Amino acid sequence: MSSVTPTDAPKPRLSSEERRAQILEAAIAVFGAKGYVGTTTDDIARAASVSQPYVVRLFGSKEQLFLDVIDEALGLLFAAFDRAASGDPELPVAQRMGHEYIGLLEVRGLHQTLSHAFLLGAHPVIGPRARDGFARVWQYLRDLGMDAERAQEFLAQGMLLNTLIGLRMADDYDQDPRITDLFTACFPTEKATVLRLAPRVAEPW
Amino acid sequence: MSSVTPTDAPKPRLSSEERRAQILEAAIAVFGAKGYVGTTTDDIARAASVSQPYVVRLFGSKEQLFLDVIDEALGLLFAAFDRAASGDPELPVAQRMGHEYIGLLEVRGLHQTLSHAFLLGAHPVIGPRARDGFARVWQYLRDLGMDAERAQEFLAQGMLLNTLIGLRMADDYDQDPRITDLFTACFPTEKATVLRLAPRVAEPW
DNA sequence: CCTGCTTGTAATCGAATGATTACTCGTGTC
DNA sequence: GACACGAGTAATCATTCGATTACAAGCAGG
Repeated sequence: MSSVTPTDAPKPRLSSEERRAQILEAAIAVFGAKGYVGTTTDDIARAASVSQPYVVRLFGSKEQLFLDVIDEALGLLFAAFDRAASGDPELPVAQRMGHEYIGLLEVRGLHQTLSHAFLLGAHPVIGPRARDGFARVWQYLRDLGMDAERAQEFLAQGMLLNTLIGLRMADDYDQDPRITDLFTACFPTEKATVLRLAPRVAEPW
Repeated sequence: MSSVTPTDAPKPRLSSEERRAQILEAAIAVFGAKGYVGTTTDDIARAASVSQPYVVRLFGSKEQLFLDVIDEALGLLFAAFDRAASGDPELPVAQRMGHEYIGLLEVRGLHQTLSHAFLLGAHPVIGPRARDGFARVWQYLRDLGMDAERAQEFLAQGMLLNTLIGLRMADDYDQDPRITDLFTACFPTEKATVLRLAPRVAEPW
């Protein structure tokens, strides 16, 4: 036998940039599942396979990490919107944007992390950042040429999707006829995609 | 002088039922502002002018208190929906329900508390209750005779209102032209009501 | 009046958590 | 091959928080 321990982690050293990216991805997932206050820096550290002090040292504080997480999530959101904006001109722009927004479910925890940020308006540091982030989303839609009514409708649909994801509604999809009805109404064309991408199983945190 | 201390609180004794109601009201406000994990039982105790151990004893645990808070909030929500259902038959039902839902802003923290609950889907105890609560709202709308598309649209608008309230967007209403535009689009008829009732000033918690 | 029940609090405890300190280890460079 | 620097961690600390315990105070009934 080559080693006593069955999995002798080789522990590759990474650049701090690579580690930051790893931790940000893990943090979006964990913050999304447990919220800002409910997530510990150790939760994130274990999800990213580093030590807890290292998370704090790389980002300065848990609060700063959350601010960086918001920036990262918004960056991914605007990137998706950019893809939609330059998509098939035959389809209505709102439909393309909705499709890309649902595709962002591949980024585990993104919608929930944004929802958590949007609920922290009373927080002295996070609140102003969250408000500005939401206002930037609004401005993006308007600059794209959407009229106010269409932009408002698009945001409302997005917030409903966020709610259903945050509720983990997909967990009970085929066990509760009310939820089946609800999903059919909310996702007439993309239901299969949502059910496939929605976080379902309990996280190991 | 009648007393050395300027405000000698008479400290009236109340029945446990009255105290429970007081604490539930305070808890909706504080949970709404700071979330489930971010709120301490002492926050709620001080907001209700009782001691922290008494809050725990009356409700058993913080988790049980939050479950009772969800029940209370949903009870107020369904009561408002009932009022709307038996309102002026000349107006469309969705409009009456929306009006009542905005009127619930008088209950400080209600929308935000429900939003927080709806984001705790991954919580082993709160998650199932939150899912059931949302499904009951859906069923209520459907039983009222709303078709699936209308019910979905109503929920989406409600979730957007919740988000704007949670963000404390009204704080920046007249300081940010993007937010002015956003509010005008979201509340074509009820903007003044929302701005008047939305929680604005920083809570003393 | 006293006795038993309910309302309510002060004191305190143990566990959890964000942050700090003091290290170790590996790697490229002169 | 020393050495300086960046990656990474173990140990630990001070605080905070939910919960428990023990106790005080009001009030109704006999």
